[in-house]
Amino acid sequence: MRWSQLFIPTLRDAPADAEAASHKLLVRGGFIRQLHAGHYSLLPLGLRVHDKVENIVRQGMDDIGAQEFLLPAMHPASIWQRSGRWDSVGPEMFRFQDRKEADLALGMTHEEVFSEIAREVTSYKSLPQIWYQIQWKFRDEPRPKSGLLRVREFAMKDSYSFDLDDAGLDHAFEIHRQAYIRVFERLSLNALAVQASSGMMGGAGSVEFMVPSPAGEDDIACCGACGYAANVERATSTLAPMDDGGGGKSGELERFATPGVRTIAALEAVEGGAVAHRQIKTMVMVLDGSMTLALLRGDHRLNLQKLADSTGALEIRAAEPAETFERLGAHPGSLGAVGVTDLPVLADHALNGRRNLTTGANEDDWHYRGVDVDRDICVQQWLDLREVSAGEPCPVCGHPLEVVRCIETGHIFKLGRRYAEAMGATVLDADGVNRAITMGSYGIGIGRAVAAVAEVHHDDRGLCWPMSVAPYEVVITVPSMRDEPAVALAEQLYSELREQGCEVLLDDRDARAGVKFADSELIGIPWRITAGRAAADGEVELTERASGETALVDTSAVVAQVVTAVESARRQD
RNA sequence: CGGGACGUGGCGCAGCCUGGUAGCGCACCUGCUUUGGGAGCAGGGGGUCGCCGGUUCAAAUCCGGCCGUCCCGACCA
Repeated sequence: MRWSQLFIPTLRDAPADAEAASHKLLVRGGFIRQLHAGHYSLLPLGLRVHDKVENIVRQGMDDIGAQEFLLPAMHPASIWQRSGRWDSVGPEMFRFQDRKEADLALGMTHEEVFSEIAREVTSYKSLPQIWYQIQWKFRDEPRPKSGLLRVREFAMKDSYSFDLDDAGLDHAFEIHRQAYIRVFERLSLNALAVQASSGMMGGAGSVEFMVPSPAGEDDIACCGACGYAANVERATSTLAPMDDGGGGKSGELERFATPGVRTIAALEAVEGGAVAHRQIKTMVMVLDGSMTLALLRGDHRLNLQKLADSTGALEIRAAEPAETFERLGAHPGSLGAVGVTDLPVLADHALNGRRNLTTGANEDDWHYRGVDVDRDICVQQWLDLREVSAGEPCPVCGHPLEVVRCIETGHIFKLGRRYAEAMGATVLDADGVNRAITMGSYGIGIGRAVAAVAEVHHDDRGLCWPMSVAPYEVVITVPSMRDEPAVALAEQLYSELREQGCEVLLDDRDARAGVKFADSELIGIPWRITAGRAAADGEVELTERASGETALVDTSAVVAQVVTAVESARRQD
């Protein structure tokens, strides 16, 4: 294409409120424009990248024998009511009514609709099946942010596997896992497959694909020695045993005055206090409307997703200080579970068997010491509630864990039979017995993957697209449109490269050289041919965007060289 | 939803405190010069100052309400 005829509105300045590199550069490069919060228009350049990502994902699915569908984006409430999710997913689903006042929703995922179709699969002989689509999802995110990274309307590849038994599901899950690894490799994304929480999808297990980036919103814990990796919502670590003193015997429970002490740190510092790991942290949480105490070691942090997963609670919030005071008689900073029997008490495993600890006494300015957890606290359930921290030993091999900020670009779930049972998707097995199909569901966010590539592949001049997703493979820059031999040469190279199947952009704008160079670097085309002052001598410059390396190449050889570079990048795909 | 910030041509901003003709840079149009790293000069076009209401002779500016956007926290591909 000729740049002079394209709509590529590049900007010298990024929008003031953009923070993430991908957000700034995709806007500056003329790839996207915001319509409103969480909704972006894809401009021609942006759509080309988006299409390329889509096609790589599509090939990944086709390679494992998946079949492409296209389902409605708008759903009747009835199918969501049948699965039970009309009530359970909450305000994240866009809901509205049609003129007949029938309830409708915009699809945020498609387990229900695919299960509905799967009711027509009636024999085990038709299994397994893998079905997918690439289609728009709508989620009323509480907080859209960072350009394409977190939006309310986005293209997602979602696939669904249907199997007779768990072994079949395990296989479908595994081939998806491998397909995803391959897809992210082709996108030049270093995605780590990590154990994850299943969240609203439910089910037996899930793996997330995480691209390390400071623009991400998730933390994963990973081990450099054995490869253990898990979202901090799931990750565990091995803790050293604690010596609680007293020769293994419990001391007396003793109440003592702690005027003004409101934090773990303050209690560490005060006379007669205790180091953080000898304290009990008491978190007052409201789980689906009912107040609950969550207990952790003083130096540990509560992970809310762990609390949600282990209790099945849908809505979790911290209690307001006023509510806390009303129920427990003290404000945060003086709370404890000693003697509490009228509220559920959940405790983290790290407190199991501990003695001689210090905790709040449920009266402002008073604490207890000598607390023996087994003796003094009525623990209803022992759970894994704490979030791991960097440096703690890997639960598998003991090597210190790293915590890495990541972008979640894919997530795969073993759903089991829940949806098939709810939707009535059953088959007859070899014995003529009706059995619910077992399902998996698998997602990749296309726009988020585009943003993730931009996050990982850019420099201070702009984007550096990998060949596999670049909007064009080569740009031919003519520094001066008055240089007739150069223009003629550029035109010739342009048509030759197109004949060779390259996606070429010819910068034929009547603009200054500096503008053209800066724009070509901003939009990140992998190779640039500069047809300029050396044209008269039969030479052009060939510049690789990512490395910045430039070579003078004979005019007669440049097409072959570029074609080779493009094809070799395509092959590595 | 809780906390913070902001809303002025396409983008980036000033003006607001102390009310009185809406301004700057980039971008855009015309002309001349320039021509391999975001050119110079001259001329020009474009703004309901987020919306509604109030105070006032007079509101971008002061007051109230609403809407929107962004950032930090609780959610997800």
